[in-house]
Amino acid sequence: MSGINKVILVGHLGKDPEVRHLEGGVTVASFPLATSETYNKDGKRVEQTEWHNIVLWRGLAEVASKYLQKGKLVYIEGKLRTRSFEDKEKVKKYVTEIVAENFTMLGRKSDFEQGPSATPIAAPVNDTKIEDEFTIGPSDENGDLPF
Amino acid sequence: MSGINKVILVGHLGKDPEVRHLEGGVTVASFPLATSETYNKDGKRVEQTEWHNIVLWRGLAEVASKYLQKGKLVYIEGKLRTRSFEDKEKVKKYVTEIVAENFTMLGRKSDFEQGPSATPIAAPVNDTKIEDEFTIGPSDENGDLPF
Amino acid sequence: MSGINKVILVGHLGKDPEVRHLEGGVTVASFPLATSETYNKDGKRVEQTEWHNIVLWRGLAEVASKYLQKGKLVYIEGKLRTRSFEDKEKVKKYVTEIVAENFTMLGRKSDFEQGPSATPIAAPVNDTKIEDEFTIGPSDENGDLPF
Amino acid sequence: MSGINKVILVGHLGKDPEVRHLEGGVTVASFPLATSETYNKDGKRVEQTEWHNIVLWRGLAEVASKYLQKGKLVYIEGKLRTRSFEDKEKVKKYVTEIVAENFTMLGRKSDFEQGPSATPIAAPVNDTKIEDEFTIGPSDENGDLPF
DNA sequence: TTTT
DNA sequence: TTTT
Repeated sequence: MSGINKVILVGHLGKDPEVRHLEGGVTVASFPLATSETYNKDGKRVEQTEWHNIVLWRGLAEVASKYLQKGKLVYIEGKLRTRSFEDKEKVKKYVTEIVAENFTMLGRKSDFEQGPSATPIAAPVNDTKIEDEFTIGPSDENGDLPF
Repeated sequence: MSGINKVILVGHLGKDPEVRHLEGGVTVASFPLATSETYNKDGKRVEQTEWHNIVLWRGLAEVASKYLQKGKLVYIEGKLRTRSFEDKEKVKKYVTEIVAENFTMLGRKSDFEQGPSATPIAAPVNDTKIEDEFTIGPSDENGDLPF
Repeated sequence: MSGINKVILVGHLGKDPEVRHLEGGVTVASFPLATSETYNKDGKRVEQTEWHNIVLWRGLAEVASKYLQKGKLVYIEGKLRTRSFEDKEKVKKYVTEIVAENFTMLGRKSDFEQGPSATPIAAPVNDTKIEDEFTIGPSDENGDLPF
Repeated sequence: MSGINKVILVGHLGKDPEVRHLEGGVTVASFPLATSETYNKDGKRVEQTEWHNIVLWRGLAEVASKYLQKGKLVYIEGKLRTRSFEDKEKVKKYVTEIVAENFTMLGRKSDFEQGPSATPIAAPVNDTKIEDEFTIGPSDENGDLPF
């Protein structure tokens, strides 16, 4: 009871979001996010990258699929969730994901433009902080998504 | 580069911290932490508990082993780290942990007392917010800990 | 553009929430919250308390007025906002507040019970994490509240 | 006792850091930071900017004065502190500041370069997440700084 | 006083 | 698999 489960990340997308439409019309998006830190080891600069599995549901998934692409810098707030699933060999495995609750695009204006011609996108997304206003029930979340 | 990887948890310890002393005198402590949330599903109150693997290093591990016990309510701040290891059957597995950077004990005064006689512990720990002032190198962190 | 303004507090209410109903039916609640930290100064334990002005709007204000009382331990998430106002002598003053976005009650079960007889309250509030699902426009927030 | 007082900001510096050296060799730096959010009001895009007073002590102040400049995008973590001081007319006033505990520079590579010729700076600061490893006593913090 |  |  009465717990807090909060994750705050700033990092770059490793891939474009992968969007899936579940039965019932529910949209799910997911992508890997890299957060790197650098430190000194014996006088040499070492970079260590951590990869996070980001999952977004419903309205947030729709917006993410529209505005987030591989390489973009993004602030993500969400919660940790560890799921079990069976792999192809029927072995039970666990994966820990960050279920996003909102996100904000960071970075330069050029980062909010798309394509080779750098044409500004139609919608104003410069401050895409989207609150996930949908109630996310476990029935949705526990679906056997083959991520 | 330039990423943020931050986790904030408030929850109860599922077990007493398990302390290990690595070669080189490095101390590591770990314990499971539960964060629960309740929500309404079809008019019924449902509680969903998430379990987190908490890992603490060096000085922070020492303090944790001293003051944290099963059942205690604690605020933990740290970062996500996913590690791979081989299980007994030599199968490669992954586990995501929260490497604690500091913690604060929450809850009632009685929670800061130990044992059946409820004698106050010697040190004043009512506000144990400990900053991990040690530099945690990856050489330590990547050690093959058999958690 | 593209900023993050987030505050996370765990502390005790200094007073019961003060509730006000603005013209238009909008509810606002406010209370002082204390966060204390202790540290060693010349071998002596010193406690330093910081007081925060918490403001809650609409639905969140209603729930707060119902479940939060002086002395309760609470987790609050919100954003910083500095407001100017004129005091009785028409001097312009500034005050910085935390506009709450959600809160969770922490602490013992007995903390969720009310009154001298400690009768449990009707609604299950053990895990009152309330998302402020209302759109808070500046027209509301900039109202000249005589806090 | 046992509180949490945490602020997380991502925003742009409104001015270059102002550095001061106190008696005793303690360095303090301060600057205003803007966090903006945009929202829709009657179909029109409105931007609302919040200004924060950031204060950094000792080692963190030194690094900030070296690497942060007006306009830079930065992630800042710290705590709230409200101070009282007397203005020129001997009127007691209050100001709320964010005492930084660490920061990370965000944004493009060009943001980590200085001057009109865009020559890269000498030190590797791409991932300047600096932990304030100094113990910040209130004796320092309560100094009557004429910010 | 920043940025888009 | 990102970014610098």
